[in-house]
Amino acid sequence: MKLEEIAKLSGVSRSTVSRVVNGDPHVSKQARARVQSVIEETKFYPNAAARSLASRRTRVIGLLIPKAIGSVMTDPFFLYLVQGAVAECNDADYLLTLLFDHQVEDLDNDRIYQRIIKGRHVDGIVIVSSVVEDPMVVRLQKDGFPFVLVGRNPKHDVSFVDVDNLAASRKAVLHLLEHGYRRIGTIMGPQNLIASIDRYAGYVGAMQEMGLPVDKEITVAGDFSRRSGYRAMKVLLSADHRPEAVFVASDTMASGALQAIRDAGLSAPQNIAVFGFDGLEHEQVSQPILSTVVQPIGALGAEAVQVLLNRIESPESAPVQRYLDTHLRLRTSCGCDHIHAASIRGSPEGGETQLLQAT
Amino acid sequence: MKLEEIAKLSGVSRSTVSRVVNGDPHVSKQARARVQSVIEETKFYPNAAARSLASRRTRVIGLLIPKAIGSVMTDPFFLYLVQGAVAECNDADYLLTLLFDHQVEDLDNDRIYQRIIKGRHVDGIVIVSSVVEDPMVVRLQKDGFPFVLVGRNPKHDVSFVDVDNLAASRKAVLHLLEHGYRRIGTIMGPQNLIASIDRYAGYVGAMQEMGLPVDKEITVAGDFSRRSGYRAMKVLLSADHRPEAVFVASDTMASGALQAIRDAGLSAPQNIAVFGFDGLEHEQVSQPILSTVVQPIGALGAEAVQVLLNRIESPESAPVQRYLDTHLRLRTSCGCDHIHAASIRGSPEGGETQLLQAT
DNA sequence: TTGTAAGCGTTATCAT
DNA sequence: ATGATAACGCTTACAA
Repeated sequence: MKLEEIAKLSGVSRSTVSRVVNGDPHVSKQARARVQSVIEETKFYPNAAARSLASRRTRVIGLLIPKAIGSVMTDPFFLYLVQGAVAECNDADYLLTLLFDHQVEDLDNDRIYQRIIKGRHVDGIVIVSSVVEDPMVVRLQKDGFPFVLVGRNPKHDVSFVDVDNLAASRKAVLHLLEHGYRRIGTIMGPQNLIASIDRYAGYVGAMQEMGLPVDKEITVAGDFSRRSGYRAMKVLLSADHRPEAVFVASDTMASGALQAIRDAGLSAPQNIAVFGFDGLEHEQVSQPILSTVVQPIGALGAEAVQVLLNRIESPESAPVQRYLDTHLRLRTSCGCDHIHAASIRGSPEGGETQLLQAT
Repeated sequence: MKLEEIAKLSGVSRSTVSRVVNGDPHVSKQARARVQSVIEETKFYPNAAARSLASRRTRVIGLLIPKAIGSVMTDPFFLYLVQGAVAECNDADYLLTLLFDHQVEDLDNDRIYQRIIKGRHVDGIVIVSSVVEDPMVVRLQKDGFPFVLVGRNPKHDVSFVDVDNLAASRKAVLHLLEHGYRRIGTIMGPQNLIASIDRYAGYVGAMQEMGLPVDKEITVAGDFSRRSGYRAMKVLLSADHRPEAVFVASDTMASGALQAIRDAGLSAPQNIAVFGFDGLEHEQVSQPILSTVVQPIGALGAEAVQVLLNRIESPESAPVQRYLDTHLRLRTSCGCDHIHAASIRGSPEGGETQLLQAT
């Protein structure tokens, strides 16, 4: 079934059918009605390839997962991000296709790149989790291909959406400091990710503002996996002088960290307080409930798509850089007695706002 | 840059260039060499839309994640499956695009379906985790569109790749029985998934073979999430007569279950043995190490793609149904002293083979 | 082995 | 508002 036949059946020209299909307003009520009913009956649907060829638009965008963060893909963070992006795509009548930077060798990477980008399989791409040095970014920019990063990239003047990781982390650590903890350690994310670097900088900033030392002995890097959080916490617990509190760069790692604490026969926050980052509510499995920096993950995905769609419309426009808000969710793992705080203020989230403003 | 220009630059016709690009052997050495060098220089890459339009092939296949198992997407199982599928696609020079059954309403679902399938965005699709009643399956079959399921579907005569969930689960439970446990409970997966049903059937089968009762009080359903495993185990632990061992339908749920055991001040396998399903090695975080049914997840993804590609070649061929092997990985959570067993036999996996054959 | 020419199913540009 | 008609960039008989 093709346009031509629909045209014949409804007694109009191909062009008119095309107009109806594409929602062009310059069609008479009658013509539109007739064409639409024929389309319904015949269950016609326009051929994507022909459309793309003629319009030079695929209406497909890619979501690129750098293989550098392969392990991260099991992080629920990723799922929420994808879901946000997909929802936004649906609204815009775009398709979202997941691209894996399968980069076995550079050559292979190249083949994929050529195929997808040069072959015009997609109109633009969203790159998840920008790393410090990303050859893909350089290349896309050189080729003038529309793209947007989830996560800022200070080295290039490109479009991105992000949260202020530094400020958010600083607030989280300041909160721990308000609790009276002085010896605070941190479990960082992979050091090639800008988000990790920023979160660490926020931690360092808060400590220094209070005139406290940053002790390398209680600074450990993980890779955002639960296992790495577990191992990192083991290291921290065996430090000569164990930290009173730990700021962890992701909830998933914090989950592993909490388990390490339990396994050591200790408990949070009594023996050691823990603060996470992400705000993955559904993944909470048991006590203590994790206090964490909440970032709007789904919204990040959706915004990234929006920005990308704009860039596709006007490729020459200046890069867009957008920051979304975060807030602290104070529960039990940092030492806050959430139930208590909530009952005082009448709303479960009340305490958090107060404290947030105080920092 | 298009075919035409390459043709001009290398002094041949468009057809010859096309032949070179597509690896057609009917091209002289010289012509091929010349064309290839021009392609290199100009960094030409054929336009995907034009190609699809002319060849009626997109060289893209879709991987459909039913929204019914949305939560499952954070399960590492899923990542490994996707990775296997992507690798296979790369080899075949196909692209893999992730499709989300965003089905807010049926209408919406329909729009996506039309767009992707009827619009010929993909040549075929792999459907992950078949559910008992899947309207998508019925529809694809009716439309004669190539597809393959990951997970058997007894209600329709369709192509699929799977493991023998029933037999594998039966073996796992028989192993628990060999340990001497008699009161064995189970944490099932979602009951609309065929894999869950089969695994439960395997559990029931093993129990009945030994003349043991299946007590509903120690049979709890989860949803494959870690949290659900945690909650399910809490229920089991509070049963009037607590089980001595539990067969859990996924490693991720088993991880939650182990945590529930620890939180209750108990430990596995001393107070209660646990057996998982999947074989997610990298996700192991602490003691006890989970004993589990290992299924070749990546291979399932790769096989599914292979089968699909065959069906795309010959759509009229009879459905292909392929089963991959599983085996038990015996560690500490079921009561096996793995270290000991390994040192006796000289290889870490030795004990497992022995025991597997014994069952 | 190579070239010619006819599509592939749309969109887009003009007239009308 | 509608309809011809020319692209869009490639594949694929068929002819040579």
